[in-house]
Amino acid sequence: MRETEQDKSQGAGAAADTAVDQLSVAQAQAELVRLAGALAAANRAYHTEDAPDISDAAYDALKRRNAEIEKRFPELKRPDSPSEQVGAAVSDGFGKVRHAVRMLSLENAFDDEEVTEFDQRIRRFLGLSDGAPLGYTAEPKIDGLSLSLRYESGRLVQAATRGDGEVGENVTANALTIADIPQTLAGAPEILEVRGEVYMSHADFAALNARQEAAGGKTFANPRNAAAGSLRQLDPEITRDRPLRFFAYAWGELSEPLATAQMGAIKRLSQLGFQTNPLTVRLDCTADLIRHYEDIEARRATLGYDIDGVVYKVDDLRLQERLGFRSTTPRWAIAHKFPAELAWTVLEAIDIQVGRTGALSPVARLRPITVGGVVVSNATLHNEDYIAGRDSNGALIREGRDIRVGDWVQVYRAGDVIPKIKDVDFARRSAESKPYIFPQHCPECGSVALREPGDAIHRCTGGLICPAQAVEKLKHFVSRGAFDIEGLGAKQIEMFFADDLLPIREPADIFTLAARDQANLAKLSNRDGFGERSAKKLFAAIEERRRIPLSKLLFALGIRHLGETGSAIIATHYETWPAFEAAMTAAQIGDGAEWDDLTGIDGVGAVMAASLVTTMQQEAERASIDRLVAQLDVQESRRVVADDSPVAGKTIVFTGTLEKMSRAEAKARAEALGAKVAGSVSAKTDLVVAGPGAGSKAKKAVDLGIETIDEDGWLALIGGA
DNA sequence: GTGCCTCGAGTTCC
DNA sequence: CTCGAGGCAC
Repeated sequence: MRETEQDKSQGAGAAADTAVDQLSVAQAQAELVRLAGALAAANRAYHTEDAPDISDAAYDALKRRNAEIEKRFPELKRPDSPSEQVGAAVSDGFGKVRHAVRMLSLENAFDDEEVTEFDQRIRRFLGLSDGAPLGYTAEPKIDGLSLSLRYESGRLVQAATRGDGEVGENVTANALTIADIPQTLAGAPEILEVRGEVYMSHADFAALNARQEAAGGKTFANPRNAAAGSLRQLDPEITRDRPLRFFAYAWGELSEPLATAQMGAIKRLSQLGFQTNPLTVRLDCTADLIRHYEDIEARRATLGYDIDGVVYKVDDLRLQERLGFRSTTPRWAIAHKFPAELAWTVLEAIDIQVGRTGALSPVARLRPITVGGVVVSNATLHNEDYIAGRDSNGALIREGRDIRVGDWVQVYRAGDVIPKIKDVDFARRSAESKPYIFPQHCPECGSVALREPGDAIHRCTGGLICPAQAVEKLKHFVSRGAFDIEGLGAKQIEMFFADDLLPIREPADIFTLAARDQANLAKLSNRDGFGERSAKKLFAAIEERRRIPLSKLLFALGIRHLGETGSAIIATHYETWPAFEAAMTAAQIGDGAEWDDLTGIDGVGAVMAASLVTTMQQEAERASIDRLVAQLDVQESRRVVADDSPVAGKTIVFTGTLEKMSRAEAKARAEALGAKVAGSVSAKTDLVVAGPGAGSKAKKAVDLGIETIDEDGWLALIGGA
């Protein structure tokens, strides 16, 4: 398994165009290395910068070649094979599928008032009066897992889980074993993606658990987990044995429309052979929606399967189209959720955690209890006011009921996920209990913990000297979206931070690790949990990240108010580290050319600007950053200003809501293509890009006879550039 | 000034 | 996932 650098480059170069069945083992191996690198780079560009640097077709070609080589030389398949990992947080074992149309989530409503607001927001957006007719569909929200089924020429060709909405897991083989899912369709559109929910009925769940128990296998906590576990079996024959069902309720890519209304589309899906939920109805006003919700809630226990609310959708598909999407949810649908399950338990202690920005977060340690099918032992307490029973405005939310250690507290899972405390049983409180006193000092470093006026959060003022902040900052530094160093996650950071012989105390230390290991007798490769291989691998992974785009470096620094998006905006503005660094060094907060330049950037306000300048001018912090940058090869984020693009030299105005990119991003793209972006329409405007909800500006453009296009038209226009 | 809409930060469990 | 708050359009 030895290979020299020379073998590698020769192999890869010579092999790239060779037919797979003609490849030598060495060539195949070298090419797998090359493909893994290329695919990983493409994934990173696609996922974290939203700027794919190769076309989808080229990407697919790379993937296909990788798969072919792996198929012919299975013994060469790398543990980090790109065929098994695209994106992150998606488990191994299934191929990955990029959804042709993103699978979105739904906005939630927790009471009647929020449903009324939803209706009014839609009317406002569409310019409809309160009395104008506006129909909705209402259907139970099945508590299972969503699945997208792709049919081509009436044949099921692919089934994919939701994943992160963009990339899901390919579970086609398993979907083919589910009786409710037709394998062929008659009279369907050429391309049809049907979306719906895989679930398990109560009766089937009970029988399955009984069977599992009898066989000595593990039982499932609830039908949802059972459905999820069953669909994600590596062996489809196991899935076949599991009683899974499917309700269709939506669609993705279509070659032709299914109907003109949501209700009609559901009927069409039913006619094509899908199960659709019989409790789906069309209603004409919010009062009827709420009545239907109450009716379904009353029948909830008798349905025979779990539901967690009712989904309302605007019925008219043309209106759905006009309403469009926000970044992660459609404007035309909402999930009216049932009240969360509640459980009482004892609060045994309140601990304080210190975050990377120094925020002190109180955490409730609870006597473990099952809530909504999961055992909960921790819950966030947010801040001092929350413990005292006040909301962010200082208004009392649990009158006279502050939260104390030893109290019986009522726990629920917000959004069915995050455990929270809703209430305190005042009657069961012991006479000796005392109100919780929020610490005035950081529990980790002892520095004063300040709560700024108007702020809800205490922050440790220790900065770099606080070990908790330093560790959290380092964890952020190596996280996904930042340096993302393989083999150096949160756990390893904890270990290296505590290490005396080969410590990592600040980011720069990561990049001197290999050199220090060389000079040190206490080699990493002799440690527990580390062998020669893993140590070498870690050093190689670190080495790989010395070259880093400016945007990622900025994000990795963990400067307050500067997240992924802000970092990308700043990076494309200054383009290089020296330019950024010089501007930050010269800037004065609230004044001067550098300050005006910084705050003039679209998406950068005074708060973010001040945070940047303060950090870059703070002596200790700056020294640490300089030590880091000295170790790196920071790549510039140059704007490629094209002078031959279709919009070069033109003045463009964006109005209304942009759905496929943020405003700041659209502006940056336009400017990169040589266009000037203005805020208002005038005779000098050449082009107006109007999204849904566009008002006076779009009208003015029409009056002035200025060319107006929608977002898709805009993307088509710049797509070729 | 107000009212969205996004983004950032912090959080839990499997 | 949620909350708060920054930033921008109106």
